[in-house]
Amino acid sequence: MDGRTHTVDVNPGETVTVAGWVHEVRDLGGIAFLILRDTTGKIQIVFKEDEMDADLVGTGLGVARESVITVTGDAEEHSNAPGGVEVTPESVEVLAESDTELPLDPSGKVDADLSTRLDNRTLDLRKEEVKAIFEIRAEVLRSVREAFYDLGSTEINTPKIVATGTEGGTELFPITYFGEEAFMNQSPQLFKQLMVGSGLERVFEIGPIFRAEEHNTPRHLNEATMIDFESAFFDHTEAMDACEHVVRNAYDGVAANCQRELELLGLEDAFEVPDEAFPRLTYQEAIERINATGELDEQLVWGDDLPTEGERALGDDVGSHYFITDWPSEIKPFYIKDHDGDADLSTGFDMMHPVMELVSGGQREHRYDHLVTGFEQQGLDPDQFDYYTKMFKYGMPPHAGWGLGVERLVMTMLGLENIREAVLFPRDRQRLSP
RNA sequence: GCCCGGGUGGUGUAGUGGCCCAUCAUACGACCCUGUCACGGUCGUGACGCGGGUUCAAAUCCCGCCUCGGGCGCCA
Repeated sequence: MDGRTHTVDVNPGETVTVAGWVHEVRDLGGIAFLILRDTTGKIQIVFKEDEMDADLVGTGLGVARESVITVTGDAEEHSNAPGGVEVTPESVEVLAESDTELPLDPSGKVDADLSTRLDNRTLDLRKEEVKAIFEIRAEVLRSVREAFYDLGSTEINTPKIVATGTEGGTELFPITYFGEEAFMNQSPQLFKQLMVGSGLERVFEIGPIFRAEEHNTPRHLNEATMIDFESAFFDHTEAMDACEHVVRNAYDGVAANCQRELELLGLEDAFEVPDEAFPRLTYQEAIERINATGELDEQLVWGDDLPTEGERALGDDVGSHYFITDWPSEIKPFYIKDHDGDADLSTGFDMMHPVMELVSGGQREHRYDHLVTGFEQQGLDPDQFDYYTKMFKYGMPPHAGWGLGVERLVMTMLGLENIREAVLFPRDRQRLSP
């Protein structure tokens, strides 16, 4: 739109054209105020019955909330105007009228349930604190990419329609691919590994994953966005270093570039960039510390998965991001390498936020024979994964990597109560639309 | 997959057998109001998820269905 001025850029003394949504109309009788909102903020338009054209006043005050209008007029300083500046209109044009009854209230006077908000996400995102979450999410992704470039990695994109899953099992969405059985990919795991053996060596991908688990919790999605990293000639400790770098960079980026958004969310004081290195606890230490908290009815023993309650108890105890390393091989996937000389101890690691798991990674099994044996031990048919395993016969370097859930990163960073708040259009057990 | 708890005007809620032709806020409509900033004031419109049952009487109790949310398992 030619000559449009954003509300944030309106200066007294100028003739401006502003465009946006009718946030509110306050009609005091002889004088009335229309608050116009755009992506940068709000500005007051003042209407005076005695001094202005009746049609102009009629148009300005007759328009329903959330209609889209454009206003041209003189911007003037006024001590009583919000922000100190207001526009006296010469013309008002209604570009798009809104129905008067709104499915939710973008001015935020009345709360709406998350489900109502998600059904009307466009209106929901007119609220600046909701918009702030997605501005921050975008900054997280920008900073994460920057961190990956620092690490000398190359961004890749791998297929989301696949013939086989990553680990087999039942958690895949089946689809029909020209009459053949296919699936939505649950992880770029196998593809990114194939790329560390290519000339690229160090890669990352930010993309969707699909999981058909019928869980119903505030921390699971059936379509999520994963940040995946994989590097040749890295062991699991170097992969953890990279993970720490990326996560800290995301926090740094938000701290540096999203102060306004953090204020809108009331987090300007609570938001903290993790400053220390993330503690690295072994699995053994983790279960001992959980047991020592006394929060669990039954003591954990070697080989147990960490129950949600245990994770939370440990998170409270540690109080910051931390790694859990050296998991029992039996509860980590087949493509994670065991420690040399101890087949029961894996190089797999998880990176935890005090309230939940954010990252899962490890050094990978790069030896062809061990890999094929691993498939068989998981009850999978190695022949089905031939496209993957055969590349391990032609010089697959030792390598390590991890995957980080974007929504969980944003959720924990901002203290959101429900992961769906960190996705524009979440896909969950009961939501397929919009 | 197992388990638990909800569904009341557009939105968010109060109401646990008769006090309810249902409360409050906001929105919406009408009127009043010349500096509001969640403007204020007066009046008004508007709802018990669906189906069946119990009872003299059901928003309220029971059953089924639909739907939403949560806990566990598992995971990012």
